[in-house]
Amino acid sequence: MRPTVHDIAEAAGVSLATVDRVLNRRPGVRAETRARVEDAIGRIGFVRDMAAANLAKSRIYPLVFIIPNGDNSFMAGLRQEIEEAIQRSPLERTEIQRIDVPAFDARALAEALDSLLADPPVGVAVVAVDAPEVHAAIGRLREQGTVVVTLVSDLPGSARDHFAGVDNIAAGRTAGSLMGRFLGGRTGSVAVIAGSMLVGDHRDRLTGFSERLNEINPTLDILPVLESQDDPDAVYRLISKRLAADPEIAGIYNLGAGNRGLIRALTGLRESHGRPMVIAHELTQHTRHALLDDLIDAILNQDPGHEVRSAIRVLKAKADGVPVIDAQERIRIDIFLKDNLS
Amino acid sequence: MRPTVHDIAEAAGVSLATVDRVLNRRPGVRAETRARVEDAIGRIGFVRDMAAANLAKSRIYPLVFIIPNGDNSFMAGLRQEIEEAIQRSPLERTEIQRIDVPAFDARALAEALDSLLADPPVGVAVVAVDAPEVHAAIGRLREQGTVVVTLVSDLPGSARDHFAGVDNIAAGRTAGSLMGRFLGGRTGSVAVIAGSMLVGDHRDRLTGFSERLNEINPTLDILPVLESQDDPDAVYRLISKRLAADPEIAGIYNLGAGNRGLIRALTGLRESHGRPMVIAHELTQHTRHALLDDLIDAILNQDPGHEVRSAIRVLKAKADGVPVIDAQERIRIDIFLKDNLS
DNA sequence: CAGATTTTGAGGTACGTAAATCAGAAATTG
DNA sequence: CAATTTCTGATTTACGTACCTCAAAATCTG
Repeated sequence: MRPTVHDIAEAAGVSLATVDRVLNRRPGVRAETRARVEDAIGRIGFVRDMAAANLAKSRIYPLVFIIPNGDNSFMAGLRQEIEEAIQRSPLERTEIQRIDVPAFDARALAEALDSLLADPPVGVAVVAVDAPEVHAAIGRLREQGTVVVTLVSDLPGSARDHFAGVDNIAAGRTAGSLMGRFLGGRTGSVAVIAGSMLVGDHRDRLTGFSERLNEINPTLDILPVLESQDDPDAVYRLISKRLAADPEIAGIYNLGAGNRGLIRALTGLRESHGRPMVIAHELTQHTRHALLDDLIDAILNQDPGHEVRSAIRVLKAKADGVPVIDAQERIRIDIFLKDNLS
Repeated sequence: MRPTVHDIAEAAGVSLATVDRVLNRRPGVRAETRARVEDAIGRIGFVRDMAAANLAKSRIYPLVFIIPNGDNSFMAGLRQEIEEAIQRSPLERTEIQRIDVPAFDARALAEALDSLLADPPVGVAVVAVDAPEVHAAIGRLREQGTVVVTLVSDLPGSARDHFAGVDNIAAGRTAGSLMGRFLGGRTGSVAVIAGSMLVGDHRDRLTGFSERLNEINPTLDILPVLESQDDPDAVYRLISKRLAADPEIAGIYNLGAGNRGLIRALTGLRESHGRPMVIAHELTQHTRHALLDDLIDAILNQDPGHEVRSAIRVLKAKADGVPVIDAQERIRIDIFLKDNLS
């Protein structure tokens, strides 16, 4: 049988109350006694039964997720995962609230963050927008004692406790690697579409992509970035125009959202002549079909389910002052071809 | 506040004892009363607090993992993950025992399985070897009421309850896809190394690889499979010989273990002329370095940590008669390039 | 060394569920 | 309708931890 608090008490020759004081960092224990108890804990290998502890505490963790309300599939997937986490709430002793804010709107986001100050939750997960007012709002929450993690989109240099998302420079490099290798020694130009160059993630992806592609095949010509605001229709217009201007385009990399527009543009192309190599981000029902239909060659993905669950784990751990196992919380960059669609 | 058993009792107008009888499928409840209680459960949205339930039951799940004792890095990684699960045991109410058996030895494996019959654990996870005696031994365990999941290597057609591993045909197809695309329109021959064609997984990978590579580039010539018994030295010898015989070889696919031998053979090659395209399985410290050193182009991976944790979840769930969420337990085929090493 | 203060002990209740006992009510049987 | 069987209620204990109170002991102060 695994040791309990009673065993600690016996091993240390103290009472249960003292053990409890030590375990829960309550005052009123001499340093010497504390050491004796801690020694006993180590000796008999006691591990607190979190289930029982949570039961006794009937602790719940009020958490808030703030995400942009754009209608792109990735955010829809993220929203879905948050909803599922809300369903699981009673089992995980969390109480999760989801707040939607307009996309790319730093002001609205900062206001949403500040609205939490009145009744601050234990933790907040937020899809960050890179702006001073957001920095400041996060700082205010942190000062209140609220744990803040950025989700999907980071805010380096801010007071956030953790980032639950991928390394976007590495993601860009991975895309560049695939593009370079898939195109082999071919020459020609490569089109790149982003949501907005004002978003840190998108800048990072572009940086990584350009660097890596240039390493592998310097003869490829990376065209100036097209900005879509993550709007499928804009993606469609921009890509169609580009393809019309240069039908011999060798590759397309969409590092932002709006893949539906990309797919639409490619579908039209298909019948006429061979299509360019296409790499995009985020596995959704649309990109999944496009992969299977040979309209897209590779999809880079970050699993929103992992991100949400990781964010929750980290928020709870940091709230309890428990260390986070970084390796476990690292979000991977998944590569999907039509053959390994999970 | 979330509803408790007391709330069910009140809502259904019955006593706590009756609710308990219904919840835990104990006899002595009229169908009509049972229905009333179940209706109330649904109506008020009761979800059993598993933490409290386990606490009350003080249930522990005795589990056994049986794995081959080969010294290749993948199995070492698997062993490591099992050890970590053993460390976590007290927290997860499991009691895990690890049994090592000689690799590729059906007789020894069957004996190990049969040895459990005396004091059968709740669940067994086993890296299967495809042989009639293993089928039979698994059947006997199942009849005893023990849950059996195959790990890494499946035994289709046997009585196992679940398989915690990847779809190896899809893994082979993914490798074929990458090889075909990375080689572009090039012609030449592709060498394939396997551990043993007697192992189902390896046969599956070869099937998928050949199919897919042939679809993409039929001019590539897939050479007859080399069998290494997953021994690094054998891999080194076989590959070196093959490379000496045909220095113009376009690609190498190692679908088995023994990557250390492959890497050694490639290191020698490096200085002389360009090396072939290389794809292998399982991310280990060796293959990781080889990726970073540009000795290997892509690694397909199955995460042993995921497999072990999934196996434990499934064993516990099946032991409790709780349904398993298949989507959650699907083990992905990860693709790693040097750029997305997690 | 008296008095104040800090430290420790003993014991209880609570969390939500499981599991048991025993008595009483209802339904079924002959 | 009495005897039996089946079903249901009321109550209790237990799981391991948290947290509270009150009293007793030890230590520190001047």
